[in-house]
Amino acid sequence: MPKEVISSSVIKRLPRYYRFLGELIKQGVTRISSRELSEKMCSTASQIRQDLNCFGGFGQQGYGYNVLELHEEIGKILGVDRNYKAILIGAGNLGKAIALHIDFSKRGCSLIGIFDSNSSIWGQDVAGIKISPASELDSFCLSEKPEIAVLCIPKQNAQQIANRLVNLGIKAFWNFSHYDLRIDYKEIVVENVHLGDSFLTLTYGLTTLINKAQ
Amino acid sequence: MPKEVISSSVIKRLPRYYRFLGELIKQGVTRISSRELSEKMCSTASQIRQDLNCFGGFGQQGYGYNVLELHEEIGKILGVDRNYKAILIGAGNLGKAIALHIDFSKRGCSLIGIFDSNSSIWGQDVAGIKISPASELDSFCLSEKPEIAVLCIPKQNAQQIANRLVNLGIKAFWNFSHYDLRIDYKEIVVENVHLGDSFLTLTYGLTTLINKAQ
DNA sequence: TAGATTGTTAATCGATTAACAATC
DNA sequence: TAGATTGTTAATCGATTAACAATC
Repeated sequence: MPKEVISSSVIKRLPRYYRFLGELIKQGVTRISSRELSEKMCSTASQIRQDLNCFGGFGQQGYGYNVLELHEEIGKILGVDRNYKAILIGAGNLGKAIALHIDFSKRGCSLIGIFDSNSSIWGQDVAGIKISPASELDSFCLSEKPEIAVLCIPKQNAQQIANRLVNLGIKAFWNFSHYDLRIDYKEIVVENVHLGDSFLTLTYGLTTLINKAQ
Repeated sequence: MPKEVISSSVIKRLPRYYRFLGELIKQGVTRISSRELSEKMCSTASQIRQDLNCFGGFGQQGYGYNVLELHEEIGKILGVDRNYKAILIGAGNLGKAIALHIDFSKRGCSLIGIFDSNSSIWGQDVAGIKISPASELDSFCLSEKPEIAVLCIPKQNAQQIANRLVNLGIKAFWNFSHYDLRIDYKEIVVENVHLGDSFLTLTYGLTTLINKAQ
């Protein structure tokens, strides 16, 4: 009985299920019960069954889950069988690293363009793509119609560029700028990544640890 | 009435408060009420007051919060007034980008060493630090005593290197390898960053959007 | 069939929101 | 003092866990 709206708690766990199931496939595991999977993932069997049943009954009573089948089903839910087109804006250190480090093709997406306003790096090759002037964004988007934009730009420019990209048809933003992107247009998806915040979560833990030890 | 243990929901919001308060300081704002702050952050006044009161009463009835003071208090809680020492393991694209992109000094930390097993990049300068052979890790840690390790290494090596680092006195891991680090030793803090998972959360949203539109 | 394990409902737990007395 | 806004308790909401009938 698939639900209408899925809570973000569940959604954030899906990629992790997908990752672990991928590992199990590599290891040659063909079936797994929710209990076994929960032990590997430091989760609970109940939670896994609840999560999966948001999308449908992928298991079989008395047997468990077929690993290959479940992996594929979750992949479909996440959209890795799509062929989205992504562009990357801002080819500084982080932008280049993302372009080279993330295997977009494994995740239902092709990176088809990289843009920067800094003329000194135009033409440079990153992940097989030449860095283009930001001024070419409009014509590129109008002809290639990418759905996803990866933003690796300074926070001052983020909101302005994002608004421009929405008008060019971008539907999803993976935002690495140190700015909480807010899109007032509906029907736009935003994933803000704050690496600095993540680091501070770590130092909080460390600080707490040290305070406790004293 | 500060609490003993703070829920991770609260902790994960602290860096965001810290960031927004930093922005307010830049803008010259000296005081703010929980209601005003909640509007800027797309949060609720109740949640902000609850969160802050986990750590103490930083506000004043009838007045609100002193922005500078609150920023500093949250900074202390997060540990930005400390002087932690961090090392980075794995100076590939992502490792280099993290070294260059994250302002560790703003976050109570100095990056003091970069290590890689690839001899062809030894001696290269990244963020003012020369890349050292991974074989020098032991002697370096024993003399410099860093507390934090940033792992930008392939997943196959992650667990092994992490265990080694724990024995060398590392207390906190910022882990970018595509692997869920599990430390069996107690009193070790781990922050796993899964950029691939974050991207899949985005494609989930996009896929749902497109399915709905049809 | 008997055993195992799911799908699903019910119970519990925790987090968020609302309300208000305390107080600046 | 009166108005504003906190700190904190109570109410609500949602997420997780437990339990178990359904069923492979």
